[in-house]
Amino acid sequence: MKCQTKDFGQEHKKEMRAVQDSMDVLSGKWKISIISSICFYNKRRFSDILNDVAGISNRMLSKELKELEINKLIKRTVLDTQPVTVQYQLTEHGLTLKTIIDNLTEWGIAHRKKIIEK
Amino acid sequence: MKCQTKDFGQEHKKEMRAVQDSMDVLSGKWKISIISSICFYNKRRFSDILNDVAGISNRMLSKELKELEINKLIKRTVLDTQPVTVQYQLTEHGLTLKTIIDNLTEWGIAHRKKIIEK
DNA sequence: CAGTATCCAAAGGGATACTG
DNA sequence: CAGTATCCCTTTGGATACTG
Repeated sequence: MKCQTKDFGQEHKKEMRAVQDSMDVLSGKWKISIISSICFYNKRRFSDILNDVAGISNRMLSKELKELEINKLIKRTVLDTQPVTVQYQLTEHGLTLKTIIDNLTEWGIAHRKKIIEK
Repeated sequence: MKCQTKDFGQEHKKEMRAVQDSMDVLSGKWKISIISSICFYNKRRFSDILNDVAGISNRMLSKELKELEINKLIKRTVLDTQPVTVQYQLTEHGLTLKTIIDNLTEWGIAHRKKIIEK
């Protein structure tokens, strides 16, 4: 089931479909970063995420959060404060992305080193 | 350094930057799938990748392969056959994405189950 | 604070045809 | 086979202003 195993083509087709299923939900310029922000802080408000994710606009953040909620990766809680604050958290299902986030964090650090050294 | 640790904000900012560094190179509708195709088969030709990645056009594949090559994740080899064939492989640096690909494969399978069961 | 609405520019990306 | 070129529609997304 791992990368670079040498079996018949059928197994690889399943793997390709699996990766593409993941990307259907996660692809896009912002989604992984948004999930990471919520994941790192555990709970996070709209304006906080807006600050964490470099370059995103409120319009895009709003759209992406909605999609992530539809896909059951995050849950949205309106807090009864004045003015209203809204808290985003990963669902149990969303939390299963933790390993991937951590790997992407490590890889990002390594990649930056690689780019700088050249 | 892990997700959900509770330290001061500075550490999380570094993590956010690292994730975003990764996404600068990997985001887009096709990149991860292309890398996966090459990774699963170790060596892969243009037309093979075109077949593996559901829905991609030759125009897009060409563009994305170029970017991945610029970012030193894949290398391109022209084979002296008639007609010409071209082989793509992951570079050493590209191979460090293996863990992430494998995780995305597993997650994709789990995610599909999750979606179907509801 | 947490969004939504509108307008508009730029990038993405499909279809088709063509080349070495 | 492995791309490139062109045309043109679609999606993305910034700027700005507004609402409960």
